[in-house]
Amino acid sequence: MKSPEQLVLAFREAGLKVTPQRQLLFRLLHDNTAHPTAETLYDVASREMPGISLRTVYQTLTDLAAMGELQHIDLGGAARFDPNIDDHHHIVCDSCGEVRDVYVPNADEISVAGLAGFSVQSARIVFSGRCSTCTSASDTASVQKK
Amino acid sequence: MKSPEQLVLAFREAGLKVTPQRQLLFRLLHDNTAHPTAETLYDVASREMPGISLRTVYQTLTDLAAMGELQHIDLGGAARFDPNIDDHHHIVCDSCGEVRDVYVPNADEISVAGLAGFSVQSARIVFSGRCSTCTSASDTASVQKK
DNA sequence: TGTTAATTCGCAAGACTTGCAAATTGTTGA
DNA sequence: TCAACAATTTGCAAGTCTTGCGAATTAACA
Repeated sequence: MKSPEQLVLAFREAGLKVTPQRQLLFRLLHDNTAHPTAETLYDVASREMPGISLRTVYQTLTDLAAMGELQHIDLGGAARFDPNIDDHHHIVCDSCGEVRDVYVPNADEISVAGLAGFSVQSARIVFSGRCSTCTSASDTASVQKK
Repeated sequence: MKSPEQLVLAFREAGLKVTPQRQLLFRLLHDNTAHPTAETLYDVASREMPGISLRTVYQTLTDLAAMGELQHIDLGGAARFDPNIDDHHHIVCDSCGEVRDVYVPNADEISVAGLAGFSVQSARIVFSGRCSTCTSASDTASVQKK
């Protein structure tokens, strides 16, 4: 995703207004690797700007995604948003729900059987497993479910 | 998925009742490669058994999935159910929404970068593309969106 | 500074799924 | 075959996540 400053320009260039709410979200998303949900962003944004509405968060997220600056990720449950728009994939911790970006070399070369007539355009891979925190935690204590 | 007859036995063995509703669903799901949603199954089932409730369809689908006889697939939107419980993946037609099973040899050997400390347990791959029908259809006419 | 179109915001509503409770029914053992 | 009991079916309410809508507000540009 572009930097907050670049996004300001990009939005104006696209005929979109640059509001304080949007600028705040630009900042909150910048370098954000947490794969937040709209609700999560709303909570964080609210601390800095009480009164901002969840509706606006959704709106801006949608705008950013439409501009290709943000990736909309569906892993079941609430949608997550990823400012990393490189060609990458995700791994989800079965235990705590953490999501991390992973890179799969030659993902577009994965061989497939069973698609007579189907032309493949892209692939989305979601790995499941245990993050390091949960792996060590499960040795000693119980782990919370997402 | 087991055959309807085998499912009858499996359900009783698990202490679950074999009702007409369930038997109907067993049949509707058997060899079903359409990846239906609960709603779709409900519609079809309703023709044969007016009065069956959507709630019961969800219930039975959940039971079957819990027994490992059915795969619950989340591709965004309504959940889809797949009686094919082999280790396989899916491809979705961007145009008509059709879902087809695909097999990915050595899917568990896909190399991944960026998961320090994360232990991978499984991978779910969803391909996107165009089915043969939509590919040829787009030559002549417009195509409907899902 | 005024004009105008875009945005914000709150609420309603839509899509999908699950919880709940009352009535019903499959199953088992006598 | 029948009674007893637990599982199931149903309809409805409610929950989660997201979007539509309209009135009031505001950024952007001349």
